[in-house]
Amino acid sequence: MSDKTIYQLHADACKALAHAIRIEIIDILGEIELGFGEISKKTGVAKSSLSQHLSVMVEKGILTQRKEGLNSYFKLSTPKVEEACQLMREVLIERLEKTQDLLKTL
Amino acid sequence: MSDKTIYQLHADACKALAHAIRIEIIDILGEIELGFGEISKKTGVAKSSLSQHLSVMVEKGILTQRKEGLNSYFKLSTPKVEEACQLMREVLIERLEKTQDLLKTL
DNA sequence: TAATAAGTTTATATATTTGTAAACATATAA
DNA sequence: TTATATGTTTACAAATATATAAACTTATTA
Repeated sequence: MSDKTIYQLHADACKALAHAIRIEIIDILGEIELGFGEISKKTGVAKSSLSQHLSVMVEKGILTQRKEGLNSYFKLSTPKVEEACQLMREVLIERLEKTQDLLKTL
Repeated sequence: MSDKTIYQLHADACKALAHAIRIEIIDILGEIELGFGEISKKTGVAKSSLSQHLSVMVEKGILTQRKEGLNSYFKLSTPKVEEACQLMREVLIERLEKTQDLLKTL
C-alpha cells in the first residue's frame, strides 16, 4: 500500500471524529455499549441524522455495531479511540490555556 | 463553557487532522521544526494549497508557526498531536487487519 | 393479518471544504 | 530603487459533508 493511500485512510479515520455530534457519541460511549435509543435520548439528535453519523463511524472502524431483533447496539471498536480522543481534548485544552495566558498579559 | 461548545471545539481540532495532506505534514514534522520550503519539497503540494493547510492547522492549535525574515517555520504544538495521530493509525491498522482476517475465512 | 416500533436508506437542499490561479505583502539582493 | 524570492491572501469553481423529510425494511405486537 502506498504512503498516499495510507495517509488517505488515516485521514478518513480522523474524519470520522471530526464532527461535534460524533465526538459527543464517543464521549457517551466510553467503555460501554449502548443501544441506538439511549444514544438518541442522551444526544437529542434526530434519529435519521444519528443513524447516519453512527454509520459513518462504523464504516471507518471507529465503532462496532451489533444488531439484536429490532435494536442496534454500538460500542467503540477499541479503547484506542477514546485515548486518541482524550489526547486531542488535551491539545485543545492546552490551546485554550495559552489563549487565557495571552489575555492575562493584556 | 457548555458541553456543546466543547464538543464543537474538540471536533474542530479533529477536523484539522482530517485531510491526507495534513496527516502527511504531521508525519513529516514529528518532533522537529521544518521550514515551509522543506515541507513543500517533501510533500510536493502546491505552495498556495500548502499554506492554506498549514494555516488551518495553526488556527486549530495543531501547529505553531515562527516567522524569520522571509521564511516560516512550523512544528507540532505538542507531542500529544503525534501521539493522538499514532493512536488513530493503530485504530486504522486494527481495522485493516480485521478485514484481512475476514478475507481469509472466505 | 394489520399495526406499530426501531432503525435505516434515499433524495435533496444547504453549507463547508478543497484546489487552483491570480494578486498581494514583504524581506532581501542587485 | 528595482527585482526577486518566499510565502500569504483572495476569489471562485468543484467536490464533500450535513440536516431534514419522506419512504422503506423488518421484528414484534395486537
